[in-house]
Amino acid sequence: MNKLINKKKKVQLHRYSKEDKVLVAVDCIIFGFDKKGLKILLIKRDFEPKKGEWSLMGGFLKRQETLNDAANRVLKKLTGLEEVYMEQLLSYSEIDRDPEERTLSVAFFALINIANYDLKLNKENAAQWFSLAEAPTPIFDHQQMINEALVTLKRKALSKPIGFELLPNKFTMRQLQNLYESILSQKLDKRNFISKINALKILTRLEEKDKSTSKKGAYLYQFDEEKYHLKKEDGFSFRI
Amino acid sequence: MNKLINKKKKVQLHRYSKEDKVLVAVDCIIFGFDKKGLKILLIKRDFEPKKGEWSLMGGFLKRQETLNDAANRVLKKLTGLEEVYMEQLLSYSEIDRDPEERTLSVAFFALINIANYDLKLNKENAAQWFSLAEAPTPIFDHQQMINEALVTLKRKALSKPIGFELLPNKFTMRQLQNLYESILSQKLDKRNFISKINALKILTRLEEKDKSTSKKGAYLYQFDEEKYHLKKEDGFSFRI
DNA sequence: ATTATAAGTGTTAAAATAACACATAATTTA
DNA sequence: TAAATTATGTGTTATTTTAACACTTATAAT
Repeated sequence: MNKLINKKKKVQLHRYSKEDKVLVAVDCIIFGFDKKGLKILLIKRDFEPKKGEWSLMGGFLKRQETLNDAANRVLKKLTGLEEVYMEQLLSYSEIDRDPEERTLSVAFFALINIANYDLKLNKENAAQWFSLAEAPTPIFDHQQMINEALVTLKRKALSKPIGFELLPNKFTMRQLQNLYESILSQKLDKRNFISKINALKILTRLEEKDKSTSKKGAYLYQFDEEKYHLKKEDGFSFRI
Repeated sequence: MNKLINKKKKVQLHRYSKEDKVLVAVDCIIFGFDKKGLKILLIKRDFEPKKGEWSLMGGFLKRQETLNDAANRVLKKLTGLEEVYMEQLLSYSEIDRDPEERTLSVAFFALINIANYDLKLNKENAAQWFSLAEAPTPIFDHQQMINEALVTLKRKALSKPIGFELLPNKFTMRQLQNLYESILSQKLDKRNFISKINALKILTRLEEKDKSTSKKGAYLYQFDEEKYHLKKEDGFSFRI
């Protein structure tokens, strides 16, 4: 009888107790954009296994945080940035993907305005921006994560105004076009691109000009979030 | 000295040992399609917590299986089916999403040909097909999973030939159109739909007719996987 | 004053999409 | 056996969207 009660109590307190638990990590694919194109941020790993090799920025999920919390924590540690655009991607679960121990990893992608990124953190974290073509092959299944993140980035950038996350608050049409060309890996026609963007009516043209790349100067634009949300409520959908 | 060696050894064997581990589950959003439209399969839960309430079919990830393995195992248990179209969706990680214990759940969606589904399993598993409008509200965050799966289903069905997974091997144009109308929740023009499908040139029209819904009879078609793959290699992309 | 450079701007042809209606085959009913 | 019923099958046209394409302008540098 005593035994029975004990057993019952145990079952109620730990109904899932015979199930396996695993380590869960998050890995962030951090995209940035500058004059030379789309970049990703990798860190040189400072612990075993694979110490000294390039890796996505990652960390383990703690018992008292959600995956989003964990990804934001990791991102803040590396970039100092908070409230960054971030989105969950797929989870990776091959048994031996981390040779040290069975670890499930949930990939996230983040879009940051590279100008806000504090370069002094590069030294602290042994981090470095790489253009996609020149990036070294990272550890584990991180290359696969990056490849799949790129597919998602292309798709999303065409259907949501997330590209602006990668640009400074004020930008020229040419910068925006370069960004899209970089994300899509294809040249776009200048006139067609501009008419398409203008047709969306979600940018504000400022009087201010950017003279950094031309003598004539190019108008600066801003993404008008309010306009966008109003239009969206009205059934409008962003599409490039 | 002895201590030091011990410590070092411990660190090497369990480098991640101070990290938290969590229970990981998979939950399957199982879509089917019949004359009355798109359906999902829910089960009446036979254990606590939330015993007796409706739920997605799920199970815990075991130490020696990948997420895909786990999802396939769960799906086979419920439907008897193997080699079903399945795709990983997002992971859900709110701390208290399962009141019993902190559990991270990875959602999957599966598309099955409802005719292959053995109805006797309904009794065994206390499972039931529900049209989307009539489905009861399931436990935990399962409704959110279903909603997000539906968004993905809509998107994917427009850009990949996954709709055929929901149909019998031979189907009529009307069935295909009903399927798409059901997935997209909108009426489509019959003539435009058929010309669009025909333009893809990935179906074979059989001589056989289906007379179950008309006196005249309707031609049966088959999805030609080989044709599709050849075209795809040629740069063709499916789009409805 | 000339040159050099990136910015800014519209038109037109082609392709894709959306709107639309009647004849046909075969069973059922009168 | 003629008429009615019902889902199938089929093309054309207007509209919208996309793609292709080239010259002028403003300004700094020479």
